Amino acid sequence: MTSDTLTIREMCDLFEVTPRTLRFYEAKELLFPQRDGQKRLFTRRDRARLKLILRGKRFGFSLEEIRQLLDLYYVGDQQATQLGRTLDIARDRLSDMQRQRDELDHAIDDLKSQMALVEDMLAKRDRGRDAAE
Amino acid sequence: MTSDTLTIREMCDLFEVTPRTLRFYEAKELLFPQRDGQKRLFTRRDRARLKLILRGKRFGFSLEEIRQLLDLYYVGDQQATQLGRTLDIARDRLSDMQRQRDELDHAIDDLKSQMALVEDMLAKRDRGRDAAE
DNA sequence: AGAGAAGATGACGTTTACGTAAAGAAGACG
DNA sequence: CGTCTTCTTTACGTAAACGTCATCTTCTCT
Repeated sequence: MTSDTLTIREMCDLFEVTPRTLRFYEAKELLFPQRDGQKRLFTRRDRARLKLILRGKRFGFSLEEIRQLLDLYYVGDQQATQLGRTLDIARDRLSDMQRQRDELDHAIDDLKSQMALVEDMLAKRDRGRDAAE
Repeated sequence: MTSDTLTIREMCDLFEVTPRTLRFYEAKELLFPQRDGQKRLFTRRDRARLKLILRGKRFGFSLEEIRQLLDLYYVGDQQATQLGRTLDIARDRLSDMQRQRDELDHAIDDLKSQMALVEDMLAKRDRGRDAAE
C-alpha cells in the first residue's frame, strides 16, 4: 500500500494547478497536507477538498466562502454549534447556486436566440451579395 | 418625452452600482454614455449593456470577455469579419455556460445530499442526547 | 453673491488570488 | 564528494475591479 499520499508535484499534475496555488491554499487553511520532514504530503482528504475548491471557484465563490463550506464536507471534529453555522452557510450557498442556475438557463436562451439572429443577418447579407453578382 | 436618458446617479440607483463603477466601465469601453457638456447621460442602449455586463459578471466572466460579447447584442455598425469573430467568441461562451450549468446541477445535488447527511447526523445526535437524559 | 449639491477628473489605495525570483535544505546519483 | 533535482521559505510583484480621497466645474437656490 503506497500510503496514498501525493507530493506537491503529483498533486499539481493531477489537478493542473501550480505549487504556489497549493501552498497558498494551505496558508489560507483550505488544505492541510501532512509533513514528511519539511515536505508536504497531500492526503486523500486534501484531494477531496481541492476538488471542491476548484469547483467552487468555477461558480464564482471566493476562497473564503469556499473555506466556510468545506467544513460541511469534513465533519468529524466539529462542534455542534459550528456545524449548525456551517449548515446555515450551506443553505445560503445552495440558494445562491439555484438562483445562478435559473439565471444561467435564462442567459443561455438569450444568447442562443441572439446568436441565431446574428447568424441570420449574416446569411441574408451573403445571399444579398450573391444576388448582386 | 423625457429624451429617455439617465444621469449617473439615476443609473446607479437603478442598477445598484457606484458612479465609480460606471465611469470605470466607460473607461474600459463597455458603456458609451452621451455627454451634455461634461455630464454623462446614459441611454437605453447603455442600460441594456449594463444589464448584460452585470449578468456576465455573475457568471464569472471577466469584463474583457464581456466586452467582446457585447458587440453581439449591438449589431449595427459592425464589419462582417468582426461579427464572425464575435460569433465565434459567443459560441465559446455558450459552451462555457452550458458546461457550467451541468456542473452546477451536479454541485447542487452534491451539496443537497451532503447537507441532508449532516442534518441527519445532528438529528441523531440530538435524539441520543434526549435518550441519555 | 454665497452656499450647496451633483458631477467630473486625476491619482493613489485596496483586496483577491496567485506569479515570480532569491536563497537555502535535503535526498539521489555518478 | 560534488552536483542535480525537488522542495522549502520569504518576499516583492501583478492583474482585475473597483474604493477613496482631493480638487475643480457647473447649476441651482435663497
